[in-house]
Formats: sequence, C-alpha cells, structure tokens
Amino acid sequence: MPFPLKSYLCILYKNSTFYDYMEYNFKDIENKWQKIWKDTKPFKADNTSTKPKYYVLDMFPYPSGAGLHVGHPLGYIASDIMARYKRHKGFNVLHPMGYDSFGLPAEQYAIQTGQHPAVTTEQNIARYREQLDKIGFSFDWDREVRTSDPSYYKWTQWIFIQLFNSWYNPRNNKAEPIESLIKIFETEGFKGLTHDILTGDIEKELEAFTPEQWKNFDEKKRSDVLMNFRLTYLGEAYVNWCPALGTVLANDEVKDGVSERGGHPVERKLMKQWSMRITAYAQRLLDGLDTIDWTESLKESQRYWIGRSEGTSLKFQIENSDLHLEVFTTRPDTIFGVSFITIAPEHEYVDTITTAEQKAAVLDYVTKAKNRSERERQADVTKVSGVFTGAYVIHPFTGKKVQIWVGDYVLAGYGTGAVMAVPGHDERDHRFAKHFGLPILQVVEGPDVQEQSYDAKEGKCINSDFLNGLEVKAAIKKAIEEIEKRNLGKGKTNYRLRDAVFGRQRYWGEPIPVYYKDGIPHVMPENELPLVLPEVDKFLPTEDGEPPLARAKDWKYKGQYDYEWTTMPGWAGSSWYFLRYMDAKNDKAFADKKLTDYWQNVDLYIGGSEHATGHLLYVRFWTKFLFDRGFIAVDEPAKKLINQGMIQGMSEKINRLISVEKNPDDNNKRLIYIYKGSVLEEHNIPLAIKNVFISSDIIDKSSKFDYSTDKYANVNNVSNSVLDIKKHLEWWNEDSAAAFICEGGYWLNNEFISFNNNGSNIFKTTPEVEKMSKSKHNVQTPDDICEKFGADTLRLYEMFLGPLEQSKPWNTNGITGVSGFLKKLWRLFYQTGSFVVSEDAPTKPELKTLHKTIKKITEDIERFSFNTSVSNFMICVNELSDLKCNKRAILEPLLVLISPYAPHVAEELWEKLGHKGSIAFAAFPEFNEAHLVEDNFNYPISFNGKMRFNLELAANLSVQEIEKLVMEAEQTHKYLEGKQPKKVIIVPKKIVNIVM
RNA sequence: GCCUCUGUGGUGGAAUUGGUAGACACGCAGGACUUAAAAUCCUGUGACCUCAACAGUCGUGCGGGUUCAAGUCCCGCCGGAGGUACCA
Repeated sequence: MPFPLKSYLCILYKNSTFYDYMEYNFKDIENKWQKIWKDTKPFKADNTSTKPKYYVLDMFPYPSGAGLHVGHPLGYIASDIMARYKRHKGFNVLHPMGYDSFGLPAEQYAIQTGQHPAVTTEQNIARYREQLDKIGFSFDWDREVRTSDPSYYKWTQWIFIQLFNSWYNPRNNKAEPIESLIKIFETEGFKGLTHDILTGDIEKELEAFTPEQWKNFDEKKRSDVLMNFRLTYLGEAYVNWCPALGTVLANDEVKDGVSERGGHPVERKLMKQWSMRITAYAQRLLDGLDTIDWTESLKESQRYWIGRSEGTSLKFQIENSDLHLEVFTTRPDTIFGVSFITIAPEHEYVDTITTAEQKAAVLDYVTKAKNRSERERQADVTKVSGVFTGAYVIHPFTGKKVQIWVGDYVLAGYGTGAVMAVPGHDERDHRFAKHFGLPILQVVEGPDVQEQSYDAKEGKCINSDFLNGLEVKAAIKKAIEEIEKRNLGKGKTNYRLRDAVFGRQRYWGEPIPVYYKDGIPHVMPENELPLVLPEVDKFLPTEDGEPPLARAKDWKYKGQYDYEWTTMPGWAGSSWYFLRYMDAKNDKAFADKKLTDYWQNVDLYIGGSEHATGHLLYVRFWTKFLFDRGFIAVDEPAKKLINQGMIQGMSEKINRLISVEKNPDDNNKRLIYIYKGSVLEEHNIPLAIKNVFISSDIIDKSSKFDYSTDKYANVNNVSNSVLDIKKHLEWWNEDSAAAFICEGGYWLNNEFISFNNNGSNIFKTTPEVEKMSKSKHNVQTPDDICEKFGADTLRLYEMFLGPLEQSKPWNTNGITGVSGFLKKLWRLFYQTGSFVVSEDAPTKPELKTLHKTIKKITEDIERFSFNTSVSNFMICVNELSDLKCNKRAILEPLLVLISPYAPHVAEELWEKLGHKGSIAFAAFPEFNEAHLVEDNFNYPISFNGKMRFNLELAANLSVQEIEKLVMEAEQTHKYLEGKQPKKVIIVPKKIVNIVM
C-alpha cells in the first residue's frame, strides 16, 4: 500500500520535540502543569499573610458513584477563575475543596451489595479527585475535608454538644450556656407561658415553678424542663416519616409529599426525636438576609420559608367547661365575622370536647385524616372535609355560641392548631362554610361575600360593634388592644419555620454523642470524642424496628449505657465545613480562633439554588450560634453567593421508520420517500433490511412516513447533530445491519450506497433537551472533553456557554470555536514557524487592543460575566493576529489576563517567555486609559432617531463645531430633503440626532 | 394561586449608566490549499424588496406610553423556566 511521504513525516514530527513546539499540544502541556502544581503546591493558602484575604468557596459535592458530569464543574470553574484572578490582584486566597461524604446513596448501595459505605465512598472520592485534577483547579488540597472522617465529625459532634448545652436567651437576644438559664430558675423560677424567657416558640403548656420547687426537682424532672430550652433537644413532635427509607426527614427533604431522594411517600408520625431549635433564630435569620449579597430569589425563598406573620393569639371559652381554645389570627379585625372554629384532627382537645352523639363520626374522621399520607392530603387541597364536634365556644365579644369543627385544612404544626373561621374574608374558611352550609358574615366593606370571600386587607369594618368604621389596618390595632385589655390573648408573631428534625434512623451518618442513663439523655464529655461509627452486621433496621446502630455489638457508653441509635442528617456536616477549611487538621479545636478571626467568612460562595431552604438556612443558623457563643467572629457564613445554573442534557435522537411500504414492482424492495428540497423522490432499499433510520433533515411531517423517536444516539458520536456513522456502529454493533437514509443514499455497514441523485451523505439526528441520564446516552463527562479538546478548552467553553446563573442545555456545538481560539493564541507566538517574540516597542493599535481587553476583562470578572470575557479574548487574539503582533510587551500581559481562564496554556507560554516562577502570582495588568484615546470619533448621524450614516470627526470638537460640520455634510442635505431641522441633539463621542 | 427569573437571527448568546441592535462563536453558503479528506485560511450570512449595487421597508414575545432617542424606563397582556403552596 502506498504511504504518502507527507503523512509519514507528520508522524515523525509528532514523536519529536520539534513537533510539540509547532502545534498547540494541550495533552502534554496540561499533564506537565498539573504535575507541577501537584508537586510544588503553589496554591497553598497562607495563614499568616500580610496580604488582604479572599475566601472563595464551592458547595462541596456528595461523591456519588456516577462521577462528575459536565454540569458539576460549571461553578467550580467560575470560582477557580475568581480565585486565580484574586491571586493576580495580590490577595491571599483560600480556595479549598472537600466532600460531603455521608449520605443515603452509599448506604442504599451497601444494603444491596453488602459493601461497606466507607469503601464505596472512598472509591468515589478517588474518582472525583482524578476528574477534578484533570480540569486544573487551583484548590489547596492540603485543606481537604470529608464529613465522614472521624477527625472531621468529631467536631460536628462537638458542635452538637455545644448546642445541647445552650439555650436562646430572648432578653439578650442570643444563645447562652444553659447554666445562665439554670441560674434564672434558681433565682426567679419559671412563670409559665407568659414568662419572657420562653424560647423556641414552645406551644406546649409548661408548668410554672418557683425557685424552691426547682431546687426540689429530681434529676429527671430537671432534665425534662431544660429539654424545652436546649438548642438541640429530644422532643416529641409530628415528623415526616418515610417508611421506604426507614427514616424521618426534615421539611426541606420532602418535596410534594414525597422524599426528595427517591420519591418515596412520606407520612406524618408522632415520634420522639432529636431536633434543632432553629426556630429560636427565626427573626435573626430573617434580619440577616438584609446584610448579605445573595440573589433576590434565594433570599425570597428563605423569607418565605421562615414565614413571619404578625397577629394575635385569642382565647375562646369552651361552653360548659373551664377549658379554652386558643387560636392564632392575623385578622383580629374580623373577629365579629367568626362563624365557627376549626381545629386540626391532631388537636389535643379533640377527644375531650367531642359530645357523645358526635363521638363516632369524629373518631372516624380523625382516624382517616391521620392515616392519609402527606401526598394525598396535598393532592386534593380543594377537596373539603371535616366534622362537627358537637361542642361550642362562647364568642368573647358577642357572647354567642359558635360551633367547633374538626378539619384537616388546619395544620397541627402551625400556630395553635386551631383557627377562628371567618368565611367572609378567608378563602379556605369560605370553602369549608359553603361545603357544610355554615353562615357567612360580612364584616369588611367590599364585594358581596356569599359566593366568594373578600380577603384583601382593605376597606372599612362593618357589623363589628366597636370596630365599625375603622379601616382594616387601624381595626387590627384596635382589636389587639381590646383583646389584650380583656386578657383574652396578646399580640404575637408567628413563624412558619419549624424546628429541624435531627435524628435519622440510618447508619451512614455521624453518631449522635449521647448516651442514656436511667432514661435521662446525657451528652458525652468533649474529651472522649469522637464517638466513632461502630461496625454492624447489616445496614438494616433490627427486627424490633430499631435503627441499624442498635445492631452494633457491645456498643455502650462505659460498657453499660446505651448510646443514641439514630445518626445525624446529611446537612449536619455541611453546616459548618466552611470553618473547618480555615484549619482543616486541627485536633484541639474545630478551628483555631486566630484563624477563624483571620479568614472571617466566605467572600464568594458558588453553588446550586436547590439548597436555598436546606443547607443555606442551616449553615446560617449554626454560624449565628457559634458567633453567639463567641467561637467565631462573624454571624453570616458568606457575604456573597451566586447560584450557578443547572446544565441540562442534550440528547440526540435517531428517527426510526416504522411504516413499511413494499415496492409493488419488486417484492424484494422497500419504497422510501425523500424530500429533496420540495421535490418528493421515490427510492428503493432492500426489504431485508429490518431497521431503517432516517436523517432528520429529510423528514417531512406531512409525508407518508410513520417514524418513532425512541432511539438514542450516543452524544459522543454526534457533532452538530451529524451522526458519525462509523463511530456509531463501533459503539452499537447491531446497527451495522441497519440502513441510515440520507438525502442522497443510505449507509449500510459503514458503506454509503448512493441513490444517484447527488444528494448529501450526511445523517442528521434530532436534538432534544432532557435530563442527563445513562439511558438517554447523553451524559457527558468532563473527562471526555479534556481528552478530546483539553482542560483549558473545557474551562473556556463552559464559561462561553452563557451567563453563569442561567440554566442551559449542554451541547458541544460551539466547542470547536473555543478550541480554535486557543490554537490561534498559541500561533501568535509561532508566526514564523518557531517560537519567536519580538522585543520591539508596541505600536499604538497593538496597545489599544491590549488595553481595551484589560478594561473589558477586569470589568467582566468583577461582575461575574465570564461568558463575555471569553468573547473579548477572542476579539483580542483576532485583532493581534491581524496585526501580526508577536511583541513581548503585548503578549506577556495578555497571558496574565487569560491565565485564570486557561491556566495550563498560560503557564506554558509564560515559561517559554523565559520566566522561572508560575504565572499564577504575576501582577494583573493595569489598565491605562491613555491608550484608548482616539483623535477621531466616527459619529452615527441619525434622523428622528433612525441611524442613517457615519461621519468621522475630530474627537475634541465642541458641540457647536460638531453641529456645523454635520449640517455641512453632503449626506445630511440628502436626508433633510430640503426641510429645516427642528432640533439637533449632540452627545459628544456618542451620537448626533437630527429632529425634523 | 403566590414569589423569583426569563423572552433578541437557523443556534448559544452580546449590547455594563436609555445613544450605531445582532459583538463573539456555532451552523450554513462560496472560495483558497489538497489527488482527496481532515486541519487551516479568506469572503458572505437578521428578514423583506432587487439580477445586482446604491438605496429602501420591517425588525429585540404582544398592545400601549414616556423620550430627540427604548432590547434597556413605565402601564397592561401573553408565553417559558425554577421555587413554593390549605401557614390562618
């Protein structure tokens, strides 16, 4: 076989160093610099620097078995650009990475395979690390953290103990050691519900006691009382129980009534659980939002989740009883519109107040309501259900009897679990009243309320005794005054935020450092931490339904006291990890105070918006707590936060012909119809071919084809929706017996059989935006891209795709443009065929290009507009190529500009320019306005706002001079059509507009 | 329903304080180099009208408004994405 000499030479070159110099060989370059960075650790953050500090943090990943796909690095690349940019700008940068390595998937996998979760976690981490390294991130790996490592979770447990030993003192509005509460009990006792030291929105009645009584309480009693105040506590509450996962879930882990992970049904269940009293911080979590630069949508989510509402509590005396029902309302102005009271099916008085006649009906209803799953309950929200208890309350102002109903539209967990129903002015009450034929009263002026409630807080009160004539807002005030005066209740602020359930009936999580002695929970002494996760024979609950940790043999504190068997939830470790990075190896403290004082908090935090009401709320809570207790100096974890958009998958579908039409003239042939342009052509293919695929560009939906789109191409075998037949057949061998119909013929077993109509042999697929998943063959890993185009191209391309915060589908259609750009950059240094850089002084246009770029790039980075900086680099390199510029004075600063984005190629060329050290710490080029000053400005001349022509004028002309020259211009006369301009608007160096 | 974001060529997207809409890139079309392909380079490319040029008309989801001038500001609609939902 003849072998062309040229190709032969090429291969020779490829193996010689000479070849490497000629072409941009990303593989060698990237391997080389990744190794150097690994060996020399240039990105180690300095704990004692005199430089200003800058802390850039990514939300650390959960190391799943699937590895990273191209969506993960999007935020990491942006933060890495920021980190590198700040180093150039003279900052001491902390840019760490770690793993959120406790979690359900590893445990589920362990249940299926018996493989210990620690083992799979370790493997997954190794894979993640390998993938991350290939992208060239400037992480300080010496500070890596893993939440599942005992040296890390020792401190998670330590923080748990601090929370247990603290309470929230509303007098000082901060968390304090529990001792200060005990002191109050010893001197003042506790005055019951009206006492101002009540915390955490305890709705339960807690009996008052005197200092003497406190002194006489036994240990158990004292423990029980204190439990109502501790910031982490063991309490009975309705929880989200997920039978399929065998564990409880926090509110943010439940979406649409099913578990966020796995989508399993969730029920409400009364259980004794460890919880975090985040509600104590509700107001401060709300207020803090005004001090941080986070996206508005995220802050809104948190505000809504916290759900502050102002209103009043109000007691209704139950008829023929000394009990009273307490409700919470934000509309006390409508008190005269109350036509019944509704209580939740779980309300503690349900049994007590129900009359004998109604007993059966109520019991039936309550049982049904309680057994309904959360999903069912939420699904038919508009479906009204309820039952009359037979009991009445006495209206405190009118003295009339008011019926008490049970209805599941009232939630047990919010407020008091009871509402005063005002159907005239509340949609839900209205629905209920209509359904059961209860009276509807109008007490605010407005549209008639019989058919539809009038909920707006506007209008004058009517039919309301002493409130008559008042505007709603004034009436609310007046009503509260009156209620307080008569001792019926008091003005009150409620929050939707619930305490966070903290225990999980699961294995793969931090053990809770608690043991039980005589039925009293005790936290372990701090110096005995960590409480290491014990080995178990199976990762399943015990036969008695106890959590997996109950299986651990001889696992008892001091050999005799049972440990707590639940473990901490996934968000425990991530609620303080930003602090651990400051001092990752410390075994004396979670972090040295000196270092937390130095690093303060995160300057830029990048991550997904899905953590809005979970992680991002908890981490703020813990930060505020640690601040209150004096452990750290800041009370917010991150000053600025950016949500990177999600990257969706782009599938490429192959259209499959279903209809078979035999050729009547030849029974062995099958007829194929092809639109070539608008002409319908008939062609034949052998009938024996079973699978027939058809290129998307010749499909005409009105044609005789029936086709399906159930077949996927592997996206790696498609570029710009053109299928690479050869690669496809290598990947999916079965299809070698299939026909791929194109405009001009068809492919069969990688051979093209022409129809002799001069049509194309390109086979096109149909792209579709879908979630990335294995079954859709549209998962793209960063490794594939690094292998094919290099890490620098991947980094640039992910940024080039569009604004960081916007969600977008991943497709590689534009990637050749970015890779071409890097080649073009490289060629600037090789214009003569070898590496040559001129030491000559740069020309004016060269300096203009450089400084224009410096200005743009600096502005782009400062406003996180990374996509536009890639465009600006392209413009710069295009211009320098046109100018044939190879001057050191231009190219050197350009490399520094580019190095945050494409660090490998920047380092390589920097070294070739003769520098010894890394480019990573070279000073960022300073912008000099002088180079952009032009003698002339090309004015757009518009008439009535419509741009007509350009006129080049000296840039320093006055407005009068400009007007004179413009009016004299030949083209101006043409557009004036002999008319006299009414007005001439001149904005120097911007625009001229002539108004006719 | 409510909240937040969003709507610009065939495609991804630019236009930072109201001032030349469509930068940059992909794709497409044509050309150069090549036996050929790849790679690379050059030219053109919003739509309509025109053989073409010059010119012209339209054009940033729709309808109004403010302004010398609106993708950008205001009012009212419509579509898309995400979050959230008996929270009294």
